[in-house]
Amino acid sequence: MQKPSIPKGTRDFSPIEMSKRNYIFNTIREAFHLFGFQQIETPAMENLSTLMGKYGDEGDKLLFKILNSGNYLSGVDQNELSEGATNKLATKLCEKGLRYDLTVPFARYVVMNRNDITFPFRRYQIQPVWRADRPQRGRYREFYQCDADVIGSDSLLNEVELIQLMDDVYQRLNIRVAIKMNNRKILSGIAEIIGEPDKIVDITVAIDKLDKIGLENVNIELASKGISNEAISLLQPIILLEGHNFEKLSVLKNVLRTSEIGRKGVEELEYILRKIDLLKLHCELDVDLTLARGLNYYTGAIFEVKALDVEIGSITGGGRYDNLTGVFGLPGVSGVGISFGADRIFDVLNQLDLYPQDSLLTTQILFVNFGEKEEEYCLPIISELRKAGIRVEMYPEAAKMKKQLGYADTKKIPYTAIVGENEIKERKIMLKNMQTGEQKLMNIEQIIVSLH
RNA sequence: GUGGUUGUAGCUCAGCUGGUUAGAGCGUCGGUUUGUGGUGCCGAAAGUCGCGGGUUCGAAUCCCGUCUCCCACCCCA
Repeated sequence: MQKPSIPKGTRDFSPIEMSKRNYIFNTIREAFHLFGFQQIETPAMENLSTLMGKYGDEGDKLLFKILNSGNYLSGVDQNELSEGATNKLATKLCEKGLRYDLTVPFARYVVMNRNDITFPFRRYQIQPVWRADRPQRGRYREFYQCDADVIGSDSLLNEVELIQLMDDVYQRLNIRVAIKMNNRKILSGIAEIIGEPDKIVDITVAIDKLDKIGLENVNIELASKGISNEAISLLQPIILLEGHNFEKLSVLKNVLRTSEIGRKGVEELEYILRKIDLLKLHCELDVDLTLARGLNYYTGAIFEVKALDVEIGSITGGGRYDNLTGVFGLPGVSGVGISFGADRIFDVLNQLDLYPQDSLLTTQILFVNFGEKEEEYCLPIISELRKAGIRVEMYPEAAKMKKQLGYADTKKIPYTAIVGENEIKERKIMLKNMQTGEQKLMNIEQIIVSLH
């Protein structure tokens, strides 16, 4: 028999891992609720036409496509097969694909349900997504995203709220992070003033290397990308941008004064920073011009969250998109959203071992099984304890005590209840603290009180 | 998609330039006066040496292919 395996880039989760993951999901969900977001779900698979073309050429390659059922070769002639035009063929063989993110299916949902939605719509969604990427550390082919978006409102207050939401979640999870913020309009403005509108990506990639390779090499790289000397000298203040957010802002204001879109971007950034300044954030918020993520559909603010204590890609990302539903026939609906990467957060939390003690929902009391008579005495007690919200299990057979206590030990069950003839006679329960070894004869009420 | 790397017991690994029945630690299971776990002691089970082919009298070891793992690029959560 062949050894069983799972597809690459996917993982199984054990009971302990699941309780850790649920701690993350619950924490995020709780924060979402506090900020007034409401949950929806969408199917794992979408029509391929919904997904294709929304993530750029790269994204299209990373889509998992689902082979049609039945005779999927009907309607395909031999010539097409031998030509090997895989992309074209794929659209004939596959009508469905696994979702690549939660934002595009959400846009589709909004368009389909526009008559029932009251705008502005604050929705959240916690579901897995799939990407046919090459797996690496912190990169999986199946992973969960936790998205919160506000759609149908241009107000920058939404951006301010989402920043608070990110701050809140990471404070609850006790992960030290930095929120990076940029604005797509500022990047457009920069491209405009140096007259190189197609080179934004090259510019941000080069600027990002400043710490590693130094100013001189950054300029060399820019030149090698075909950017003129004049443009490079205009870029200098931006490459060397330093200091507090408001200091950066004033440099940008000056550099971008002749670009209308650039000024708009700076204005937006300033508004957000001023409002955030009124609040007390726990984490740092940095203006970072090298942040160019999601260039394909973001149009305003761009966010990214980096963990400070673990080397891993960004653990949350998001931004403002002005016209996402336009491609589905509903123009003019603006949205802004963020996406928490639950699997990376899981990796961070594991590495730092930041799970609170009570987040692991293991059994609290194991009843040791002595035999049938004792079982009959214990069962009503157990059900009483469960009614009081205490997690209880009984060892299912009258095995040796050593074995039963060993079971409690490996499962890290904090208490065992030892009920034999003596306890039955006294109508009590011997509760043993597995950590200290201490044990006390108690009745049900005492146990309920002491475990709460 | 491009380049590099890894693969031996459930886990972490050893196995020298090819040579008999492939080893260790941890873990698992059992025993260690049947109402007390974590430590100790004794014992046991467990491996198509990733898979397929080749070279050879003989391959875990050499060669080719393939898959997988991890890493860099790309992209991203």
